[in-house]
Amino acid sequence: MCPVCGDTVSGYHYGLLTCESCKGFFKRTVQNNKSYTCSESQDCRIDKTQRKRCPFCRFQKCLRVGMRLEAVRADRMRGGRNRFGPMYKRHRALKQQKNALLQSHGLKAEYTPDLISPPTRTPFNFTNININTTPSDTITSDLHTQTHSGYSFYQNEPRHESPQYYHVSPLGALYSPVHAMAVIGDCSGIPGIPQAQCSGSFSAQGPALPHLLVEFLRCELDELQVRSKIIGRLEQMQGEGGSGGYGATHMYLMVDQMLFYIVEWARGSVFFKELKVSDQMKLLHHCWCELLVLDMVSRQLQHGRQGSLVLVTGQEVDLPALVSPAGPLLRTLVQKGQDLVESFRKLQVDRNEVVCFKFLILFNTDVKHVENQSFVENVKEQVHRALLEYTLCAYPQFLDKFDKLLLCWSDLCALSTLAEEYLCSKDICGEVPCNNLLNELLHAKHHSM
DNA sequence: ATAGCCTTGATT
DNA sequence: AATCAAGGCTAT
Repeated sequence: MCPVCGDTVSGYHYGLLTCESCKGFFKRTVQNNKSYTCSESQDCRIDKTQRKRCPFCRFQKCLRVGMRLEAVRADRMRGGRNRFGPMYKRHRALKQQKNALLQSHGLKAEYTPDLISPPTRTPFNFTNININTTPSDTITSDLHTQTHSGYSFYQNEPRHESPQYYHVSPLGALYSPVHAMAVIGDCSGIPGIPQAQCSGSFSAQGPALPHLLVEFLRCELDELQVRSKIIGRLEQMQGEGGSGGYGATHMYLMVDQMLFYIVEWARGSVFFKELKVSDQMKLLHHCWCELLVLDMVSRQLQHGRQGSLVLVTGQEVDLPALVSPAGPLLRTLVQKGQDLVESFRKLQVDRNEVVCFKFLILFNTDVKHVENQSFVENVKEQVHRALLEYTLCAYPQFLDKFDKLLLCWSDLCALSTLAEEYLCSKDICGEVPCNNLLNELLHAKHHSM
C-alpha cells in the first residue's frame, strides 16, 4: 500500500514505494514549484478517495513519509538510474529478510491495511476516576527541519551529462519530519527515511522510526508529570486517611495510582481508543498487571541499581530490607523481578521496544469475548511488524533480538501472574484498601474466569 | 489537475 | 538484453 494514500504501490518512486498517482502528484508539485494552501487545519486525512481534496496536505504527507525532493530531476532528464538504486536494492533485501522472519513467527508477509478509523468518543466508567487529573499527552519526539540545499545527488562528481537534481520547494521549509531520540544503529539506505536522519555517520539523532512506533511514542504520558501527580495524590491521601509512613498500604495506594495512569494511557492511545468501551475494559482487565510489571521493570532499567527498587514516586526501596520480613511469595516475586530486569538489561531493551511491548500486551488476542476480535488481531500483527522492523533497523548486528524480546515477554507474563496472585492474596486478607481501581481490577479478572 | 500508460536510458 | 525508476503524454 502507498504510504501516502493507501492505493496500490507501483514501484519505488522518489525514495520509497508509492502508488502511481502520488508519484505523479509529487513530480508535478516539485517540477512546477507549486504551492498549495489548506482550507482546513492542515491535517486532512489522505486516502485513495480523498487524496484530490487537499493537495497541501497530500504534499505534506508525501514529505512526511519520506519522498525525496532531490529525486526530482532539475534537468528533466529521462531514464537511467539515480543513486537510490542501491538503496532500493538494500530495502528489497531487508524486506525479504523481514518477511522470512515474520513467516517464521506465523505472520502473513503481506501488509495489512491501516486500521486507524474515525475516532469515537465514549464515556468510560472505571471506579475511582478522578476527573481533575488528566495528564496531557507529551510529544516525545523532536521536530526538525530538513535542509535540501547544496547536495549533490550523485555519488561521483556530477558530470555535465548527468541530470542535475533539484530542488528547494517553497513547501520544503514546512517539512518537519518527526525524529526519535536516542536510537542506536544505522538505517542508512532504508527508503522512506530521509537522508539527514539516516546517514549513520554521526547520528546523535538516530534513524527514523517505523511510522507506528512514532504514533506509539506520541501516546506516552509524561513521566515527570505522572510522578508529581502521584506524589501529590499520595500526600493528599495520607493527610486524609491518617495511615502515614511507608507501609504496605502506601504501596497499594501507589500501585492503585500507577494503574490509574496505565488506564489513562491506554484510553488515550492510538487504536485502543477506537475500541468500544466494553472491549477496552475486557482488554485492560486482562493485562493491567502485565503493564504494571513492565512499567516497574522498565523503570529499573532507566534508573535502578541492583539491590534496590525505584518506584514511580522516585523513592528508592532497599530490596534486602523489603524481602527479609516478607513471605515466600513476595520473595520469589522480587527474585523473579530482579531476574527479569537483568535479562532486559542484558538484551539492551530500549525505550522504543518497551513502548511496543506495551501495545503487544494491551492487544492480547487471547482475551475472550472481545467483540472486535479481528481489530485486536490486526493491531497485534502491526505491532509485531513494527517491533521487528525497529529491532532489525536499530540493532542490525543483533538479528535475533526480536526473538529474544518475545522470550522476555513470556517471562514477564509469568511474573505478572505471580504478582497478581500475590495482590489477590493480600486483597483477600483485607490488606488492600477498598474502593479503588486495584480492587476493581483484581475482582474483574476473577468474575470473568 | 489527475492518474494511468508510455518512453527513456544507466545500471546490472 | 532485461530491469525499472525517472520523465512524458493524454483522456478524463
